[in-house]
Amino acid sequence: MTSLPLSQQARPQPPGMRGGATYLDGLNAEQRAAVEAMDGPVLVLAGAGTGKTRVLTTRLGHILATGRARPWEILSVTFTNKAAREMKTRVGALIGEGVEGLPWLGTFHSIAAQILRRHAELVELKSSYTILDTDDQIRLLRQLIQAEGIDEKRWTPRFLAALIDGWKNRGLTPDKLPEDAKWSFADGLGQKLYEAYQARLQILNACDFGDLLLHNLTIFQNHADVLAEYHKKFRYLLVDEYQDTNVAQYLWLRLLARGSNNICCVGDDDQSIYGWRGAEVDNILRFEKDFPGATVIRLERNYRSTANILGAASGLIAANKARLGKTLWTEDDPGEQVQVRGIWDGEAEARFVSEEIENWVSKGRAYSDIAVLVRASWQMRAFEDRFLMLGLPYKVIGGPRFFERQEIRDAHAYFRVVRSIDDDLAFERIVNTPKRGIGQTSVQKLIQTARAANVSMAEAARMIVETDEIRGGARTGLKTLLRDIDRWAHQAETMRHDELAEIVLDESGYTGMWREDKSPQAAGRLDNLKELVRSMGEFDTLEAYLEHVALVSDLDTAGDGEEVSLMTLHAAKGLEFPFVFLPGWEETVFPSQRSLDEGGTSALEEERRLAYVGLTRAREQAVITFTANRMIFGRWQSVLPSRFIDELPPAHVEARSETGYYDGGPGFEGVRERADPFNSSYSSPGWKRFQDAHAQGRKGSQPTLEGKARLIDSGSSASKWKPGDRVFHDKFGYGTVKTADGAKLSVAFDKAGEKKVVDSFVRGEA
DNA sequence: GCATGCATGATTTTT
DNA sequence: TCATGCATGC
Repeated sequence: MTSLPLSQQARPQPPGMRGGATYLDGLNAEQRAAVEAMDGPVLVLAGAGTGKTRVLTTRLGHILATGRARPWEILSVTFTNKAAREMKTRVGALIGEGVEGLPWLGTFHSIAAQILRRHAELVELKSSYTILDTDDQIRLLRQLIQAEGIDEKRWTPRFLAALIDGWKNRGLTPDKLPEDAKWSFADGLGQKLYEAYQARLQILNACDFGDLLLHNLTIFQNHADVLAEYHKKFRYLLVDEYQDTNVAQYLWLRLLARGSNNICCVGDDDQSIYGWRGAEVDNILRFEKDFPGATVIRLERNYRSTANILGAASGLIAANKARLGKTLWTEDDPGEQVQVRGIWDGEAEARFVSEEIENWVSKGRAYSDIAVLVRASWQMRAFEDRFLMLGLPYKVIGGPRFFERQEIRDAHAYFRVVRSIDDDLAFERIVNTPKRGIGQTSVQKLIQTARAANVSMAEAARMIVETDEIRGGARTGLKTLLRDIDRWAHQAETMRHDELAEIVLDESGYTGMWREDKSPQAAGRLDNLKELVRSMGEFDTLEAYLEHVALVSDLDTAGDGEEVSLMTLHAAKGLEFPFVFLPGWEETVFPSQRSLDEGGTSALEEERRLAYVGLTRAREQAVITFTANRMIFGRWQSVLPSRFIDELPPAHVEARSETGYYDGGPGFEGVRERADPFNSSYSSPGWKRFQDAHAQGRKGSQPTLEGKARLIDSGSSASKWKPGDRVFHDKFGYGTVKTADGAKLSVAFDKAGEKKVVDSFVRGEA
């Protein structure tokens, strides 16, 4: 660790600042060092809740206030629009004036898009290029795969999209693909398809998200003069969430930083949770090598959570090997221990959480103080069901996004076609929506004709409607559509874009289609379309609007109202709540099956970081729950408590069973052997205690010892039950045993149907 | 060309 | 469970 240069020497005060830099007051020594380390590369390792955003914004303000750079000479990049917005607001408050003058504060993608617009011709694009969404991307790839005669089911467009995305994230243009990468799709056709895809994008004057950065790289690498221009321009670089950068973003930063060498990256390796999206934790781990002479500053004083929460989180993350290592500390009260609860199943878990919520609220706390953080969105359902039933106010954060909804994309496609009739992807999307009698075969014909004549689909359609190649309804439908588009395009020259939007949606029959739709979602879709037209009015031009929606996904703001927040752990990064529920801490759920199957230790460590992120969201109290049974993909499964529960340091944890029996013990200690509960002796202390308590707590005469013994003995294939036995199960009721394999029973329940259950959860009928 | 019914497979998502 | 995509039959 490098020393902390606590520069205390007097510096020239900028004009207009009264009585010194008051904005530095209240920063601790490390924070202040991070703000004042001005020259050369700086890495700020900011643990959860250590005032990262404050440091970032103060530093920005400091650079401006000391006159080291003017607003347009600072490049500040974030990952989310939300983070960019927050920085703008906070810097504005700090320097006491509007921040309109910070043109280079934004997300990686929006800044890369700006740069690309200025130099598009250097990568054979026009500056009016469009940004494709994933939907367009996949449809384009599907066409290319079909053209190659590849089996679409074996090699899906989605898979290819993910591959190409991954290559782009690593800064790989088609010509730079390594040998093995070429073979990762359709027996060596990967590279060819990637090339074909890029060629198509160029013809369409479009690029995808990955291209925004990749094209920037190409421009910088091939045009030293352009890069030099940006070197001259950017005197300071600020990077937020550096642990989430991918290789392309890292290369981009490195190229830009070569000018001033004043790059300051802020991040936390322990909060790197986007590896599956191409983020390289390695970037932050390697910072000192990449930027020689770097100052590294650790922010370890936490201002958010109680000592118990911090202790639990720190103990957990200590199990990771690939980390720089920080020790968070606080002067706060120890507070309550982290609660760990074992619960029967997912429904009971939702019930428990809702009861606890009502409990806190009845003690005068607000719903908005509370968050429920899940690993995967399917887990939200149980909570939503429960909350709806109770009328408990809640809000899902992050869910399905406004701009990704079908009706919004369809509407956008109409606007794009009106703006430019040669936008094939948009044209294909709306050509038969609503239904105009133009089916698959007609669309295929259009594509083929277009390809053969080397014209756009709309152009091909114009040719074809004059011939007999398309008959009847399809022909008139197509004719009408072409005529309509021409008319709208004409109107666009004189009309406000939001006004025209309404006309287009109406005259095309698109709104009519949803009005006649009887499905329960139709009304909501119409509302969304209305909202869409309204939000378009906030932009001066259609172009400005489309650029905005391509790069911004969150129309809704995080809930400030009187509601419980429900979201995934990923969506929770950067947020904090007094009370946090962390349900579903079970093997195969969290850590997820996928991470267990595929990614090896690095994927597991990422899951652990996710757990760490979850815990460190809590200010006062964290409650972790796990169940014994969970419905996954519509099937009941017995599940084991997550290994992360065993990794929590006992001193900071209070563990209790569902039925309220205190186990009184020091929590769930010890390293557990990985085991299958059905086929081997499984002996997690935590699991056993849960079992014991559960057996005791249950009504009926099931002896505790027996339940315990059977669990431990379940390696033998002997079972208490045999086919034909009648049993009772707390959840499923009465049933008849079909098969018995060790502790694993298959039971045909009278009401619930055939289920697989562990024998310790059933008892005799009598 | 389109509606319907069945098989299939999935989980995190900053832009 | 649920959304998607296929084959089938009109």
